[in-house]
Amino acid sequence: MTLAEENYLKAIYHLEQQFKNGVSTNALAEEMNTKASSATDMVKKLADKNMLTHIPYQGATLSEAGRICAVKVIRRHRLWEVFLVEKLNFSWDEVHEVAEHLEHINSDKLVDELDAFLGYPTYDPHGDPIPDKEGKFTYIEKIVLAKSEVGATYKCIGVDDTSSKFLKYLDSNNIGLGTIIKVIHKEPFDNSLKLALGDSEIVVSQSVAKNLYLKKI
Amino acid sequence: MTLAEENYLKAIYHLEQQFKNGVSTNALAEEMNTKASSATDMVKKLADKNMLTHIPYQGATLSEAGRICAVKVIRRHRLWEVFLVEKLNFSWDEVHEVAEHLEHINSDKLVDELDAFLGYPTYDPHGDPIPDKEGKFTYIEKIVLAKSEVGATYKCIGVDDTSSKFLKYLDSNNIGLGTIIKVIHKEPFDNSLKLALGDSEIVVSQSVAKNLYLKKI
DNA sequence: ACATATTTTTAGCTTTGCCTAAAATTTTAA
DNA sequence: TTAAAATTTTAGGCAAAGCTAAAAATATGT
Ligand SMILES: [Mn+2]
Ligand SMILES: [Mn+2]
Ligand SMILES: [Mn+2]
Ligand SMILES: [Mn+2]
Repeated sequence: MTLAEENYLKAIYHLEQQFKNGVSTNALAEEMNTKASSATDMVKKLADKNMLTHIPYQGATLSEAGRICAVKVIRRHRLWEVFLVEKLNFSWDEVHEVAEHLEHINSDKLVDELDAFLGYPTYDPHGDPIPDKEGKFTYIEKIVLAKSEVGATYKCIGVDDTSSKFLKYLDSNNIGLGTIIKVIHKEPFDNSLKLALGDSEIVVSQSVAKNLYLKKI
Repeated sequence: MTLAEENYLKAIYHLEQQFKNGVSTNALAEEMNTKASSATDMVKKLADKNMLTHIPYQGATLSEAGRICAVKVIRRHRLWEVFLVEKLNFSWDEVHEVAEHLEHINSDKLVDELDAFLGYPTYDPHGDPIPDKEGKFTYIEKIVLAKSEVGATYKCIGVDDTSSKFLKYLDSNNIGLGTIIKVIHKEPFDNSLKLALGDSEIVVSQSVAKNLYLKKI
């Protein structure tokens, strides 16, 4: 698999969670920051290689081989993200870009030794699960903050948006993985939320609330 | 710099040690495992980018910018080789191939944090010096085994050939960096050498002797 | 139902980095 | 000094991965 092919497979894999009956050309092009015609070209190539099935005008669906390849790339990406944070003093908003490159280095020994060196981590710095050598994820139930209950207490376990902008916003509000959050009030007007973090209170907008994952405690 | 450009710059840098007055197209093509016409194409492109000067039919010479770029790639390569050996249980004959990929990930933070994480190593697993952040090498005098004196004692400090085949040969004869070697006899017929390693004696051919670097002790 | 809008594909071009074959230049050696 | 040999460059192509513009197919709204 070339670098471009791996990136497309990963994108299709992620989009399949959202578009269950085939990933559309436009959605794929947008995810890849390319044009629809480029997405069509690549989808055809990946179909030729039996990494996915493509019904023209209908969308693409990963084959088992395609899924395996995508999961391998995701495993590498997330392991490197852990490495960068745990060993090289990167913050969670700095790792993604570098991991986008590291994820394409395809050496089983490298990845498996890295996994062992890191102590077989199961989650990356953004709370995303890391598939094991066999491609198995440890799935955990997560609730999005926007759908939380007023009065309940939660632990922050993940983010949806992993952009540097959003992560820095969270940093500046002292929200990170493991942070305990109590929902104080939900404002019906704009769906903003008042949260208690330890002894301080903050207000977050709906767009923040839609990107933060929690576990009830 | 693209991946291909970086690899050419590195190759030219290495060849310049040997061909002081300009690297020839043929030598470059051979080093890069491409054809002379491809080397010409790339040399022209790198000349356009002011990474080197090229006199047609005469050869290529790195500019200061080209040298800096090449040294950066070499720094990354050698730091990753140290990482693989020290942290991920790679042996010295396994690291080169993976490092060929890792060396192209261009992030100052990544490289400098890796350097710090490894404790600012000055030599890679093959005894080659690692340039620092400013591109400075710590140069050490080395003697090739083929030119050693009979009766003298040396420490092994490097290898010229870093192929897996040669390194595995050294492993199987218990020769590694730091090994103490006494030269017992030089056979005039084929220039083979009898060496004392601790309490055992071995005979090595001239081609081995030309690829092992020593320091007199 | 049908015209319009949207999505997807096709056609044709570009750039990068490689190739082969032919032409140009330099080197070597008679 | 020249002819042959070796080296280097040029010319012309190819495949990957992108693009724009046009054509084809599908979806939508009245
Ligand atoms: Mn990431
Ligand atoms: Mn992540
Ligand atoms: Mn190496
Ligand atoms: Mn090395």
